[in-house]
Formats: sequence, structure tokens, C-alpha cells
Amino acid sequence: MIESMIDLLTRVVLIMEDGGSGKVVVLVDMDCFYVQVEKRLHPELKDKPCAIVQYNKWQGGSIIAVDYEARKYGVKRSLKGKEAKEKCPGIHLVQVPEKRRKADLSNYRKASGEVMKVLSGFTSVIERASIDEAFLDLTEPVKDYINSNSFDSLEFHADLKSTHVAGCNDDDDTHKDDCDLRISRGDWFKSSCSSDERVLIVAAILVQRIRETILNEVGFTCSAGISHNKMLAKLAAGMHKPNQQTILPQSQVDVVFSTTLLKKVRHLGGKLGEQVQDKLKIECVGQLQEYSLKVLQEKFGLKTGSWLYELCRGICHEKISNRIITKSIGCGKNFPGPSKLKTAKAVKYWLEQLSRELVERLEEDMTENTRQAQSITVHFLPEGQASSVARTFALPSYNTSLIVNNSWNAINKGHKPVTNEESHLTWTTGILNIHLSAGKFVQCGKGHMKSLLQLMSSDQECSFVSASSSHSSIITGKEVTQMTLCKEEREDAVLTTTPTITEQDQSLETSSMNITKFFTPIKRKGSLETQLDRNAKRREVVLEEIKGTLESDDDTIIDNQFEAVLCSECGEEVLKFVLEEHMDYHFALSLDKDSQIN
DNA sequence: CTTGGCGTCGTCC
DNA sequence: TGGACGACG
Ligand SMILES: Nc1ccn([C@H]2C[C@H](O)[C@@H](COP(=O)(O)OP(=O)(O)OP(=O)(O)O)O2)c(=O)n1
Ligand SMILES: [Mg+2]
Repeated sequence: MIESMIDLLTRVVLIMEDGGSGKVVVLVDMDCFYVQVEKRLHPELKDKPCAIVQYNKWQGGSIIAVDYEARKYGVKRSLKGKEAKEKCPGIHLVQVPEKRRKADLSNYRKASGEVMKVLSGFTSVIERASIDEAFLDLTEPVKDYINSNSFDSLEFHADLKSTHVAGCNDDDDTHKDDCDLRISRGDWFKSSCSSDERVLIVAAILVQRIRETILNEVGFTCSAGISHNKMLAKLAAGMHKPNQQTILPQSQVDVVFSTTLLKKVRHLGGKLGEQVQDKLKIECVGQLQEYSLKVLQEKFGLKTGSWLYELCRGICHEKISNRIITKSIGCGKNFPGPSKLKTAKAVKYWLEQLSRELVERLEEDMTENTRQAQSITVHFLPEGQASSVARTFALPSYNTSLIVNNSWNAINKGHKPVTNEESHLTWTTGILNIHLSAGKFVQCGKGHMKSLLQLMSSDQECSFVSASSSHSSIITGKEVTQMTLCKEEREDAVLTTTPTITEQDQSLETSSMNITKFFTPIKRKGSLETQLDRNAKRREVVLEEIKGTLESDDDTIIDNQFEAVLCSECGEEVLKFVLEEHMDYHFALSLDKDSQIN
């Protein structure tokens, strides 16, 4: 009787563990990503120790990515270029490209897009987690693979050359030799008769294939973690790098967690992790199992408490959203100490630079993803303040002047000039950071067009799925007359943040899409101009743009020559009869920027 | 110019 | 809703 009770309880626990869910979650993480991007561009650097720096004027610039050769010398992120040279004299430092006097990350974003596109050929459920990471839900592809392939377990061993199992004997780095992984992992493979573990082995075969495809098609290596949820997959991915993959099954959670530092777990790398460590006097995630749900909730709150309670048992309900493009597009710049922005002119200049970059990226985004941002948030950090201030305004069209103007007004409201010397504004306290971010995207367009990327990623058969099972399910005939707020593609798993024990209904068809309409509402200013007559026409164009914006701004209608208007280029009050002269200033500004592009 | 600089996402209120 | 803040890459 008592035994059967215990048995029942054990079953309940097993079901609650994510291993019991049968889900397969993978994190793909590119190896030293920016370095690989630059090495692809400059193949002569391939076998050299290498790091990426931005802004090399001060102390040789800051390092933001380091390859594995240079890491051997102790070079790491956040070092100055100078310091890296001291540690590794042979290191090659590649600078981040600059445009408009700021770092330009577009190369890396594009490369990231290439990777996401390859990934989307393998499963319809992908979440872009960062510029170089994506979570994949391989639950369905694994099922399909099992249903369409008769395999014997020996085949696994041959296929899984770069695969580790977290917490196994050979899993620490004590053996660096080429010990035969098939033998060293053999025991685990043999004893892995639970279906949860079997699906992870199958997943490893698929992931190996995915990684090979990425290498062949875009030329980058990556590492991967293979498990049942995001937390475990992320943890596993970091265990063996570069160019390797790690399985972390539920059965290995306890042994792995007994030595895993709290801060290594996703979301515990910051203040919360420190709090947990300090309040409970523990170091490793596994030690959290000693505490009851009640105690954890008392100490850390209801939500965080139950999250911790499950987390330390390998359970994590975090949803994998279906999205391979960003939900916001932003750009910003710091102006530390000596370079802080002290004058209105300086602030306006940098607003102009940032707005131009933003509009450029937004326009590319619109053609690529048939969507339009509806709002801009400007963040700025006044000297002396602990944190930055944010103000949001509507973005009716992709127009640089409008963004500059509204941002300037926002900054002026939150940060009044303290002194006004000789007709130009001077703040005694400067601006240390400005950031512009566009968001609230709406899908747009007429007809049932989809972007190229969406078509290729969602509508096609998964690459390793046999022809027997079809995932395609195109919803037709639905009328969409307005632009629709961008939402993630979903109709799949029901995942709650509470530990409900629900059998996942994994229906066969998983790829549905938003019905979108084709849409081309934005005027392309000067798009037909040739390079030759560009400058000749430029002035006119600038003037027209400025006037156009002035008139379209409700509170800046020009009535007579002596009225002061808010210039939409800079937000400054300008008398109408000096407006033209004032615009010369903006014209000069625009030429300045053109010259910086080259 | 002390963990930098630039960029994303999610939660809380 | 927007805005502050945390966490991450
Ligand atoms: N604080 C950070 C962290 C990362 N990155 C950029 C540069 C990295 O190349 C890329 C990916 O970050 P990762 O943390 O994944 O680091 P790497 O890919 O460079 O190395 P690893 O092989 O350890 O993943 O993001 C950055 O600019 N600033
Ligand atoms: Mg990486």
C-alpha cells in the first residue's frame, strides 16, 4: 500500500519533469560569431588569432568578440585592444565598420539573417534569441524522423562524432585526446531506453545535420544544446564549444546541477542569482531542491518562487515563440565623460545621424518583411541621472526629420537648458547617451502576399522529414482589410507558466501563417535621382522635405513672416524670414553626412 | 571613459 | 498604454 503510494507520487513527479513531456528543444549558438563573419570576409585571417574591436582611437578600442585561438592567451570581451595586444602580440584586431561616425553592425545582422534562414528550412518553430542564437522546437521533426526511418542504435554512434552527453564520465575536459566517443558514451546509449532520451539522440542526429548545413551554406560553425526545454538546452550548449553539441537529458539533471553554479543558469546571471545565493547561502542550482515551494515563494515571491522550485528540477515552461526577425529596430550611442553632448547643436547633430541610420534600416526592413513600425521611443541619459529617460511618439511615416524633431522636443521637455549663452543653448549638465528604437510593427499590404523569407521558411517541407508527412497548411480566403499588428506565428503548443500537467496536443500540422497583404505606402524620396545630378538637386529636395514636414506638423503652420515656427529638422524656434538661411545649415549638415558615407 | 559599447527581449506597475 | 528596469548577447 505504502509502496504503491510512493510509486504513484514518483510517477507524478516524472510526469511533471520536462523529460516526461517528450518535447525536444535545441539551442543553436554560433561560435565567436562576429569573428567568423569577419573571417569569411577576410579569409587570410582564417588561421590567425583574432578579435573584433569597435572604436580603436581610445586604448585600441573595446573588444566585443574573440576567437578560440586568441582566448588561449587570455583575451576576452571588454578588454581594450591594447590589453589584447599585450596578452597576445600576434592577435589581429578587426574593427567594426563605422558609418555616420558610429559603429555599424549591419554585416553581422545580415549574417545572422542568413543563419536564421537556413534554420527555418528544418523546423517551423524557431525563436531568434539573439543575433547569433536561436531556439528550435524539434519535437515534430523528431517524430517524423522516427516514423519514416528504420534505424538501429549502432547508426547513432557512427553519426554522432561531435556529440557529448552532459554529466557523463568523459564529459569533463580531462581527456583531451581522441578517445572514441562511441565507446565512452556507449553505456549511456545502451541504457537509454526511456523514450525521452531516445528522442534526444534522434534530435542529435538532426542537429548534426543542421550544423553541417549551416557550415556548407553560409560558412559558419556553431555549437548546440539538445534537451527538453530552453533552460536546459541553453545550459547544454555552453558545455562544449566550439563546433560541438551536447545532449542534456532529464536523467542527467541532478548530477549536472549538483555542480552547476547558480549564475550559469539563464536569468540567474544577475541580481536575482546573487540574491538567491546570499539569502540561501548556496552556490549550485541543485541545492535549491532542499527548499520547499512554500519557502521559496516566501523568500522570492509567488512567481519567482515556483519558477525556482521547478527550475532546480530541470523544469522550465518558457515558451518558444515563433519568430526569426526582431520586434524592434534600434540604434544608439554613448557620449561618455569628455565627449558628452553639451550643446543643442551637438544633440541635434547626433539625433540626425541616429535617425538616418534608423530610417535606412526601417526601409530595408519594410521591403524584406512587409511590415511598418508605428512608434519611436527615444531614450536619453542626462548627466548625473542614474538611469535614462524614455519618451515615445507616433511614427506615421519613415521620415528622418520627423524623428529628429520629435526626439528633440522630447529631450527638451525632460532636460531643460540651464544657461543660455550668446543665443546658443548650453547645458551645464550634458547628455551621455541617446538611443532611438522603432517598434509596434504592423503587417501591411494588399492581397495575400508573404515576404520571400516567410514563404521559404514556413511553407516548405522540413528538410529532413520524409515526404509522407505534410506540414503545410495554408489558410485561404480570409479577408484582411487593415494592417494587422505583428504577432508571432503560432497555433501549436499550449504552454503555461504554471506547472500544470497537460498532455501536449501535438497536432500534425504546425505551420500556419498570418494572412498578409501587399502594401507599398511609403514615398521614396529622390529614388530616381542619378548620382550625377544628385547634389544639384539635393538642396531643393532638402528644402522640400523640410517644408513638407513643417506643414504636416499640426502646431507649426506658417502664417506670416514674423511668426516663429518650430523647425522640424531641429525643433528650434525659427522666424519665418530666416527659415531659408536656417535651412542652409541643415543642407550643410546633410552634405557633411553624405561625405561621411564614403 | 571603474563591466566597456551597441543592441535586443521580457516583466512590472 | 508607456516607461523603468533587469537580463542577456
Ligand atoms: N556583450 C556582448 C556579447 C556579445 N556580443 C556580440 C558579439 C558576439 O560575437 C555575438 C555573440 O555573442 P556570444 O555570447 O554568443 O559570443 P560569441 O559568439 O562571440 O562566442 P561563443 O563562441 O562563446 O558563443 O554577440 C556583443 O556585441 N556584446
Ligand atoms: Mg555565440
